[in-house]
Amino acid sequence: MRLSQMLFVTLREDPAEAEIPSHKLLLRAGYIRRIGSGIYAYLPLMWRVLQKVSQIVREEMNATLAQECLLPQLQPAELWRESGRWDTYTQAEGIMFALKDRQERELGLGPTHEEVITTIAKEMIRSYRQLPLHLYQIQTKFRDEIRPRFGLMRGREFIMKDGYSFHADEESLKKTYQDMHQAYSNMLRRSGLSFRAVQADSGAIGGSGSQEFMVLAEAGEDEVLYTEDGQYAANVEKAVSLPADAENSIFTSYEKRETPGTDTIEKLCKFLKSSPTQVVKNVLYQAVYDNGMTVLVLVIIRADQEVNEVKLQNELTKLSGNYGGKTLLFLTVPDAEAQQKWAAKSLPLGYIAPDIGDDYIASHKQVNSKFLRLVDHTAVDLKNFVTGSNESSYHVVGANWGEQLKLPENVVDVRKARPGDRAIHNPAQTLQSARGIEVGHIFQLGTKYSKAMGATYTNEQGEEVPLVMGCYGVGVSRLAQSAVEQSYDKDGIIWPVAIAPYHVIISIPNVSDAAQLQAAEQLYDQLNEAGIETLLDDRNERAGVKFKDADLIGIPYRIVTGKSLKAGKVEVVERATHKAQDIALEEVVPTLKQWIDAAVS
RNA sequence: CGGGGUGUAGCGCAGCUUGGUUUAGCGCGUCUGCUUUGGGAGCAGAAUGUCGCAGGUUCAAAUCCUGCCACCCCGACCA
Repeated sequence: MRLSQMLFVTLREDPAEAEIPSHKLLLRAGYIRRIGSGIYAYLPLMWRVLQKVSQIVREEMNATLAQECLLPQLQPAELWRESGRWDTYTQAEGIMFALKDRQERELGLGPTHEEVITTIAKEMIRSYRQLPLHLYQIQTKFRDEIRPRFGLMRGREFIMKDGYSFHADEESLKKTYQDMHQAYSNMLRRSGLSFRAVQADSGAIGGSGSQEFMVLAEAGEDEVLYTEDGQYAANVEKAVSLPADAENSIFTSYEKRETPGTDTIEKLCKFLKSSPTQVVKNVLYQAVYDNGMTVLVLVIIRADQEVNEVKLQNELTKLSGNYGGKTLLFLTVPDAEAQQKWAAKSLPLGYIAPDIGDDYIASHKQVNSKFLRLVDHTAVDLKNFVTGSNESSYHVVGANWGEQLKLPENVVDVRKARPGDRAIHNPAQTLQSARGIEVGHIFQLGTKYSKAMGATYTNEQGEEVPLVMGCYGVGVSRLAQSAVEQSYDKDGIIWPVAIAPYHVIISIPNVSDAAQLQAAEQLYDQLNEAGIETLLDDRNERAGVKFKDADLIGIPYRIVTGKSLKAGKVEVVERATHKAQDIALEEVVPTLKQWIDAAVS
């Protein structure tokens, strides 16, 4: 491609809309253009990058014998009602763009494709002989994100590879899951990314095991906790660890004490000169289930620990049935306004005890009349601890479960693991923290969707049983941007060779010099013939402009047909290092070919 | 949705507090000509704006008031 004929517009200044380096650079270098919030045009250079990434993804998927297909983006609401996700996807998270057609039929713009694929499986898979089966597609997904961010990192329209596998049993699922783990590792390695596979929460997708593939970068939205020995890595949402040991209580007998102005743990501990590990805090949450039922949840946890809201949500979702709901819609810490809606009298905020009376909850059809009390493991073994008294300005000290306070029945793990905590597999290891960009996520779904939608097959025994499923996603456009986030310098993007839009750019310092022009044209033809993707900067610009642009757009190798031409040589510069060397004209193609092959393999 | 912020030329910004001196300006980019030609050149000239939108106040509004819209940042969501 000749730059003189290309839509090529670079910016000298950072666009005001961009915050993180990769977003600024993609805009400045003319790869993308914002059309609306979370909606971007992929311009020609970007599209080539996305094609490269897609191709790597495709090759790795095909190597596992997965089959490519293309599913509809316009999806009938009834499919989503069947799986039970229409409400959660259009109401709670509200992530699906929902619309009506001229017949008033409800449709959704596909945020994911479990429903469509399960329908196909239901209709087409009859026998165990057809299993296992793995279908995937690469296409645009639509999600009405609560907050689109950082360009392609979190768009409302983005390119994703999603794959769905069907199995006769868990064992077969695990095999494919392992294959996917390998395929995903290959994709990211081939794309030139530094990454880590971590244990993950399955979230709204559901199912049992899942792992995320995190591209390590400071701008990442996720926190990863891992150990140096490489034995453990998990998303902070999912991570488990051993908490620090509790200190011995300084109190020996039960007593109610006046503790004025101690509505935070910090103030309380200072006042009592007690360690927060000897304090039980009681955190109030408000859960709303899909049947409209509100449940007040009291989380009882050691005061030096924090509540992991993802774990809490999972616990509450498990309990949905107790309240007549199917799923949890909202989980919030009720503010003063929210409290007014159900509180029978004003709450002793900051002084709540584990046994706070259910008479604080006014009688209301849509509000459960009792607190749901969940006690975290960290609070269970404490002796002579400090906690609230249900009376403002008073706490109790020296309290014990089974004596002054009854230990609630629901003992759970809702504690947030933190960097510095000891690891469970080996307490000598401590958790380290890193930021990551989630570019891939693989799930063992099990029979969640197949059961809900009646997707069954006939097994060897002639019984009709639900299909066992897995699903596997890669954010193709996100992956491309995270490559930039991981690889740039003050001059611009440094694309990994495997996903660069072009391998080589030939910069002609002076287009009015016939010798330079002729040498460049000849090299351009030779490189293209050799299958090396080449840009020719034949614009009538000064050399400095061309060098700046070449660096900005991040093409791995730059050829300059300049001074050394007299000696029958051109200068070849590696973008990543700016290392330059003169190479004889006839050696250029074989040399570059070798470099590129080495970089891509 | 809650909190914070911004909308002025393709991009980055000033002007707004204290309405009139602005036929609305600066830098970059764009166009024309000449010179220059190895790290975003110089000189000369030129074009480009519903000042986010709609009302209102006023003799007079980019500037003051009201409403709306869009976008960005912090939190819940996720590939």
